[in-house]
Amino acid sequence: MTVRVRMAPSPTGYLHVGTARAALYNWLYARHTGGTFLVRIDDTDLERSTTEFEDEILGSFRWLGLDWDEGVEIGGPHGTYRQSDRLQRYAELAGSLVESGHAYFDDRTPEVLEDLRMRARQEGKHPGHYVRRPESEAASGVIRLSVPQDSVVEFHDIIRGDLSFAPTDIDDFVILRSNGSPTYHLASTVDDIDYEITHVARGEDLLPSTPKHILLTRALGGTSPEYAHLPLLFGADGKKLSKRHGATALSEYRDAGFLAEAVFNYLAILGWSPDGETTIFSREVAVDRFDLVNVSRNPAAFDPDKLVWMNGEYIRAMDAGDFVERVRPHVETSLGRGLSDTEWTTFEEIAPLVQERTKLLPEAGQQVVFLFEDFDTYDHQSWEKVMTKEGVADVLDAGRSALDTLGDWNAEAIERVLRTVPEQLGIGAGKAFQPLRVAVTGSSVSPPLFESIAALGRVRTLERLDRARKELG
RNA sequence: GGUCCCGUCGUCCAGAGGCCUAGGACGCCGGCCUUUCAAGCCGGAAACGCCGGUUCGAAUCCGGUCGGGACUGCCA
Repeated sequence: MTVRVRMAPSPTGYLHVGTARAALYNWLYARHTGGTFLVRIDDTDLERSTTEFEDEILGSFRWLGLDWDEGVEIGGPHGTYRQSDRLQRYAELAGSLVESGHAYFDDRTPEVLEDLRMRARQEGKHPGHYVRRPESEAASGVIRLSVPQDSVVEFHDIIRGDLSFAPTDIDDFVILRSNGSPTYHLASTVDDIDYEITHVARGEDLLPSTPKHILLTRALGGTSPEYAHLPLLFGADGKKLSKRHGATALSEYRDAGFLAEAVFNYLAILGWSPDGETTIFSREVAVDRFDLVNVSRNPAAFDPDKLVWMNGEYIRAMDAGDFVERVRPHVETSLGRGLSDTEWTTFEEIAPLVQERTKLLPEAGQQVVFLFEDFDTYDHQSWEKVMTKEGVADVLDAGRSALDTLGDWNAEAIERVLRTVPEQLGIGAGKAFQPLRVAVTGSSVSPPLFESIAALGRVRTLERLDRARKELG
């Protein structure tokens, strides 16, 4: 049997990282088994679904490198399809379920139903207890599945093992709304049958719905796929991952300067690992080793710190050419303009030193702007910490005169003459270099000093030394 | 409340009866390196929720208990 999985996002919002991880696991499973990975758009909530969100979600999948397979009896854009294009199919099947006695019309109002649920609760019964068995046979309203009460629903979950649900705990759920549109349960189940989905890997929040889908599948005469319920994602505080914990949209991570490879790796490690030792691994290794049975049963806390660390690992592993290309837009954003050819060359030269200390792409841009533009003000904290000390003026003077007459303007030569400053003044190296750093770069945190000065050029360096000297008074 | 799921360092993952005085990673602490910040290197603190049972032997199996979570919609 060839594996066929699907990811079915609802275009009612951006792509949530939890959904992204579920998509990733489906993709990994498909690629690992040589199966097929489909994307379908679950837009049965006509009110809230938009094509903008649909584009955003598909764009995020692409960014993560989750390519989906096309041409599998589906015709929508990008090889995906929308459930909203199949409304008639769902309505017809709901109708046939009524005819075959598996479902029935229910025209009671939501208020009436709410009363019935409350009554059941008060009597300690399942909330759906009185909802079942409608009093009328009116041919309008919603259609509910008539849940057979005679047998326990049992199934094997790939991740959680054998599970069973008592029929008395499954209410007669709505499959077709009064406006004729299908609910998630119907549309999803019908599509999984129609598209011959073999494995459904989805969030654990849908575990309680699974017996409903199995019952529906039976009523429709189909074969149920195998299920794998993935652990949920939580924030650092153990609560469900939400806006409170920071970014929850995958696109926000892309925009913040995370690399797709790092996010891919991090999402993969959140609930699974290739072994007990490996944390950083390639897409290929993940595909090679991944299996749903090895996915953790525990909910996982999303740890932004670890993601940032991992991103730094990936940035350092990039080759220099890639790095400068990827950082260029961020430099230009920080600068507010494009880079000239000579500036680009300067940037390329110093980039390797910046790369080592970059965890997020935009940081790299901020680290080098001092090379291309005079800063308006010094970093306040840096100034207070470094420039208000005794002897700073002497350091600047000594540094200036050492540099002023220097012949070869390169990092080695600059280091050689600048090393004489602390000797001359009888102070430690740090005491000498920090003031020079603040004067030249505007901050006490910067790329290495000598290389920075070399990249800045003589004229600008001397200008900045003079400027700082003036500021000191 | 009911049904179901889950329970190893603060966090993620490893461990599928003896290899566990529980391993790796992030974070944290200390040190080295050092012109800053990073990176790198070395070292450290840090966990099997609890109680019973099975067994020669349990983190691993069973029961209970406690704790956390999901679901309980004409949302998915």
